[in-house]
Amino acid sequence: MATIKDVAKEAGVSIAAASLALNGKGSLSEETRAKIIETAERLNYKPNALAKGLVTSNKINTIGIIIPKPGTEFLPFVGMDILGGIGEVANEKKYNMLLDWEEGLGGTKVLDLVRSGIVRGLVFFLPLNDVTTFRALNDLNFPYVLMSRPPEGVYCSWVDVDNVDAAYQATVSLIKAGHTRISFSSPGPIEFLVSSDRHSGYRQALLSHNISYDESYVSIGNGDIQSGKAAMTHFLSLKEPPTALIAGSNLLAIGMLESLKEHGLDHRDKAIITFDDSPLAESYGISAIHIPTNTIAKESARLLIKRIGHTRRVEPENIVIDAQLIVRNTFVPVR
Amino acid sequence: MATIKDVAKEAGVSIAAASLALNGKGSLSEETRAKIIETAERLNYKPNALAKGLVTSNKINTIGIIIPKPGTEFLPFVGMDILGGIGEVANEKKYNMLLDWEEGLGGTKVLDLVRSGIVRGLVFFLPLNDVTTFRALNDLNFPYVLMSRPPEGVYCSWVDVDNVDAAYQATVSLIKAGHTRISFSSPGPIEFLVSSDRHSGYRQALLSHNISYDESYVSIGNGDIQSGKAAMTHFLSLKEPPTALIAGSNLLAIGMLESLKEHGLDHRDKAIITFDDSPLAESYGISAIHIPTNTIAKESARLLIKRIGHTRRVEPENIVIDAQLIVRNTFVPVR
DNA sequence: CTGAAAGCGCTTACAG
DNA sequence: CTGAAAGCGCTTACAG
Repeated sequence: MATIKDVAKEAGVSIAAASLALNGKGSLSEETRAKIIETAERLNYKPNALAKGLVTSNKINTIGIIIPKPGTEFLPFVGMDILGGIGEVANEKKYNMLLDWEEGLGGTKVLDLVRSGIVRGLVFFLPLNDVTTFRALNDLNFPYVLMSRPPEGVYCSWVDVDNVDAAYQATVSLIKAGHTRISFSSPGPIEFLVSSDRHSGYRQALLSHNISYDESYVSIGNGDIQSGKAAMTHFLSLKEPPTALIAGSNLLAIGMLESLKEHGLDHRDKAIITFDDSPLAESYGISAIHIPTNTIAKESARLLIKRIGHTRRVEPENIVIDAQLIVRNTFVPVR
Repeated sequence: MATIKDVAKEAGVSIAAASLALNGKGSLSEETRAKIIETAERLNYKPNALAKGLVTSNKINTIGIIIPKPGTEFLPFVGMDILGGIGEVANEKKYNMLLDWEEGLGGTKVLDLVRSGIVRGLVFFLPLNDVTTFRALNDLNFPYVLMSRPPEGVYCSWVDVDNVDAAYQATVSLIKAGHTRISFSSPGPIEFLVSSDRHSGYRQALLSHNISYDESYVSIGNGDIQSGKAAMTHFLSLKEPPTALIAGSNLLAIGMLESLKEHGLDHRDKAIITFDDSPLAESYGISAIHIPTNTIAKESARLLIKRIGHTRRVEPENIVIDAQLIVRNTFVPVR
């Protein structure tokens, strides 16, 4: 394969001139520059990225994408959506995408990758909750962006959806449809950040519409179908059951629907909105809060590349993206 | 970050000695070697992959994975499955994974990637039917493997499922269950390689069990739900309708099921087997031929890495993987 | 058993 | 406006 030496020789100039011309730098005569570029194209010359990277930043123009190991979580749709989003930005900015994941807890693959000089920055999806890795990256002043809020004690750049607002919007839409008895089911302890934000948005919506917050309308489970059934059974047993339900996960919502059926009711009897939108929610026709993963991915990539461009240490930045309510046939105005 | 120079100085040896020790080459005293390795660990030394790559193969230990642009085809599940499979092998062999796709027809990103020296080999999934790219790779003697049969006129290594055998097995299983009137619906012209192989397996199974091949039991559509309905309606109108049906796509099978319902029948009345297995087939409970994408991915990666190891030109290799019939509630013995 | 030197392909001050 | 030289971090013959 042609090297810059070949191009220089063929064009009858020095290697330095060739380099300058091909990078659009220095002050060469238009004539020489044109000749060099023409020669490079004719020889199918493409600069060796390794040599270039070695001499400039000591790194190659690559962003590393760290995801959970495929098959360990339910993320195929989200996963491809994210890769597509990051790829779009990466292509535009002439970066390559390197894909990787830790094999287990406490793995050092991410740090090894950084030390080896292959990547100029990292985007993390569903971070390993391994705070050490992030701390080490901070110490190295190495650019990275999380596609979610960071774990406790980590100060860094991130892009995430506004969960408070999402829950607020969902609740308000139910209130506007005439509901006043609205339940909230969390797939895990309210203390978890995501749940806590959503719960808070739910509560704010109620209060700002003068609806009193009622603990019996809040259920906490573990996010599976069984939990959804249990929640619905509990709510139906109340003297004044909720007329609308917010489910913290798709499986919760599906469990609720099934429980409705078992009680001789169906989706026309209760309004249900679920986090998050997914093909599952879609196929069940459940109204859902759509998390724009593709947008989050793109913004993360843009933010990362911007940070890579900075030579000095800069303060972390955060971007909050709006979620969007998708109304399907489980959204019923109160009768 | 520590370089080999730092390690050498700290350990009080020459750079060459350090390199030798860290790569387990040369003949150093056990003592020196141990001291060097200990020092490297203490300094968190990790060789700069670019410098190493530049001086050895002119390339970095990375395999490129070329997929269709995310979002353009229905492949999230398959896509993540493949990335997981390739990643498993890559990790094991200490290779990085670079992900990329062409933006449009006639793109040159793949070739540019190769010329830039970032990847040592490529795995293609659903190849762009851009024969030029493969020809160019062949000219460069650059290692690559297709995760499917190659397009006409391309001589290369590939890993794929045995479609003839898959259709044969599916048909035989129906025959063994007592069916003799078995239909075959193709999602596209029989001339297409995949369809042709499957049709051929179907036909062979019939013949080898002394069932005559009947053209009226074969339908050709375009693979969507509408086609499935049309096929079923046609088959039901026959004087002797088939008792078992092989559908060339999930949507075809779903269309068939819906048509059955419209005719007042259901899945207990006809045996249906579809290509390929997918969450869609699973959620509809349709018996399906499972294509082991994960295995194909792993075998492709292994084959590629093996080829990367060869310095001389070697003949392409092909690996054929068996498919597997998954029996669900649309598989009914004839009554 | 170990060190000095050349070189991988590039870029970038520095002279002229 | 252009060329000679140094250097990025590593490996690998080649001397000693």
